[in-house]
Amino acid sequence: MKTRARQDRPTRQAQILETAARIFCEKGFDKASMGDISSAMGLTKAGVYHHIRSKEDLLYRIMSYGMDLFEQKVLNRVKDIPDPLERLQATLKGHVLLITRDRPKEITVILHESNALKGRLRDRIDARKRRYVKFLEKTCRELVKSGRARPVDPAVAAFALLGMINWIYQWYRPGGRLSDEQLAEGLADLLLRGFLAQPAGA
Amino acid sequence: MKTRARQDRPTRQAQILETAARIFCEKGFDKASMGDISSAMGLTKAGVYHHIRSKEDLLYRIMSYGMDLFEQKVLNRVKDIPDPLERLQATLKGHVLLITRDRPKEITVILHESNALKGRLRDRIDARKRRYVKFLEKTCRELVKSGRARPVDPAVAAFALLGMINWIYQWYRPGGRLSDEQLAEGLADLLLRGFLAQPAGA
DNA sequence: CCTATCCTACCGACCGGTCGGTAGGTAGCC
DNA sequence: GGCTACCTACCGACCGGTCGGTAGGATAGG
Repeated sequence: MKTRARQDRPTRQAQILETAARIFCEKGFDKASMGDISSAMGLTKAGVYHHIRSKEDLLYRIMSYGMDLFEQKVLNRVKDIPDPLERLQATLKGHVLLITRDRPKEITVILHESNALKGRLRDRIDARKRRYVKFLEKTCRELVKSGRARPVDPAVAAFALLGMINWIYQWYRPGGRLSDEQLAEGLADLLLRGFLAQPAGA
Repeated sequence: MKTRARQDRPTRQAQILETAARIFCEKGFDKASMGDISSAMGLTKAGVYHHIRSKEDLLYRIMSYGMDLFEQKVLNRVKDIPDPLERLQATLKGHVLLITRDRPKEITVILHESNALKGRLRDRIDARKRRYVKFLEKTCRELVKSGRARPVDPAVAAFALLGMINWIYQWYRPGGRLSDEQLAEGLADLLLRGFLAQPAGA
């Protein structure tokens, strides 16, 4: 029956996706072998290849799932907020908390192995990334136009924000001195209000 | 004579370092083979191995040279500036311009292949990176203490700055709409004064 | 209830190819 | 003669991927 097949097969597929994401994340795509993945699941290499097409296709599907996660948990929840300032704040906070709290291995893979994919598969991931950049730039532009932000170049603001966030996984460790909330608030505060004190006499 | 050896050998050594840095940068450390490097120089693999100890040692020396470059062209020129605000601004501008103008391949390798090194060699690179982070944190702390900056966590400020800068090479292309000067100024302005307009009545 | 048929999931063995690295020889300069 | 700089030829390990085969469960006919 179809319902049976939909209960069994996707389970194995999801297991492979999850295990591979973990191992790609730990060792890097190139250094991780298909043997590493199969033996981590208690299967043989051929057993894994029964479920997937190729190592590259496996990587693509991990990244694609990572983009699904991001869009579902961040982008789709904020993209229709009408006020650009509220929208920017919600995006920043949602994105930071996704990285610090959920820590999806798939997103780390996206950030670290973006060059491992070639051709069409890479184009498809890149297009989804670019969609997010355009969204950020549009939001920044609206915010400037509304007069509530200084005339900062929207591309510079968008990439500054992206850089801050995409760097987090390189240094932030949960359970440290900073909580994820503090980090999200701190970064939003820094980006929006800046580091310097307002000159008192202005 | 030693002076001879220091004139001839380092030349070949430097050629290898430079070629390897370029190829590691283009293809990534794992995907770049020693054969790629040797044939790019018109040598055989064994010819290259006459000059170096191992592929990993080669990577270490590239990264080490990248850190030399950074420290010589940025850190050492700003570390003794007494005023913390001037020091931070000079650091930010110097670091950004090093990335956008000089674009040293060795620095890209440092950012992209930091996990490829293991053990002692990795520790040595990490220690030099950490020295820079500590310098940034100290500068931020002094700036807060001087009263000219709002009480932002120095670690958050330091990593936000690092993230913004280390992300640049992923998207910035010289000759585009933004000049390197504009980018350096824009990022410094954004970090220090923030995105939002000052509320007029405050 | 039994048997023949089919299918999914999987395994052991193997392939062509590439990798980092090396042993041993040679050509030319001091 | 000795040293540096290189080359030819090669090694063992490992890679991504495939192939023939099979255990075991579902299905259908009798």
